[in-house]
Amino acid sequence: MQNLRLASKQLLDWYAASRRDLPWRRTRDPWRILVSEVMLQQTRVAAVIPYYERFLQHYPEAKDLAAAPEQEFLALWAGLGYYARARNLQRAARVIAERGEFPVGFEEIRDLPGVGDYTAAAISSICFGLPHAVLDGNVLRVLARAGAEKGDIGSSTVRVRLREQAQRLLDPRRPADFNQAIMELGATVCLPKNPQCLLCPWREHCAAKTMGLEHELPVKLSKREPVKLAIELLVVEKEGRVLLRQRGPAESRLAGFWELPEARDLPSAQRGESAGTFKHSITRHDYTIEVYPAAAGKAPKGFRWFGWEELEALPLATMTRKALALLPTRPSIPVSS
DNA sequence: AATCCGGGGCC
DNA sequence: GGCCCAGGATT
Repeated sequence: MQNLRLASKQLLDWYAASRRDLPWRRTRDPWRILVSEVMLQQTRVAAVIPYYERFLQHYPEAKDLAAAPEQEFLALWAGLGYYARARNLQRAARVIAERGEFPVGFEEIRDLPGVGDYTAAAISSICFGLPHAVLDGNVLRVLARAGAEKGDIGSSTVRVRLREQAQRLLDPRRPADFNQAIMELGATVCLPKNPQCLLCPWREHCAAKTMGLEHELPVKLSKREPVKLAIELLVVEKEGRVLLRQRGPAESRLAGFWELPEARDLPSAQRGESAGTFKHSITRHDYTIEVYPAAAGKAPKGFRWFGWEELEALPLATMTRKALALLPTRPSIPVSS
């Protein structure tokens, strides 16, 4: 990659011809871009689109989310994962609403809760034309291949190198297009497993391609053993209602979400015959879940009865949605809302 | 620097 | 069935 100017232009030309029409590419409203970028953190475009549309229908401006009850926006986020993002987004919305306007500089944007280096660079370039290069999973992969970087892209030294390269490549006159172009290249052409090199605007000067290393790079180390766990969930019914417990606000995951009780939490419940099993993975935990219909006397502390029609407006853990979907005679609860 | 946080789609 | 995704916060 000798001629950075040429490479940058080739990328921008390719992007102009190949860019996907995505909902957040039809606006430069920083609030909408913030919502999209937070949802896109570690989450694929296809998964985000329906959530993005629905979320912004409810909260078209920062002040709308700022005033929303937690259970309401969590229910709108349920199924998307990484729920701390939603809480941080509300905190950010409150900062913005209180200021009266969206912060304009990179540092001020970076200071918003839930906004790190990537998101601050994305917003400041896309909405305000500031020349900050983004460094996400796509950019790491594209640049590691283009420069035949053989170090682990998880290591900080390699990331610093690639960040500098991204910043050198960035066309300061068109930071918004450049950032989106290089991410688009990673998302649609420079794929992790089967890079589509024939379609790549950088095919002529990609070092990995030249060396025949496009399938070996980037190098990504450090994977850890998944933990296998078995869980027994109870569907306790009484007079057409089901028993749920709410996770505490201080719990590390799924705080504030409602879920079915585990058998070990209700030792006194009378259990029926198993309704079936399913698997569910969260981060490094692989659960095998067996579901039992059950009956119990009264709701223990921390539990509440819910009518089936109430569940839709509730932040329900996906594991609970899957378990409820297993039951034959129930009104269907959408597994992926 | 390491670890945790969800969930799903794709090869 | 493993891998990866428009990462960030916490320790």
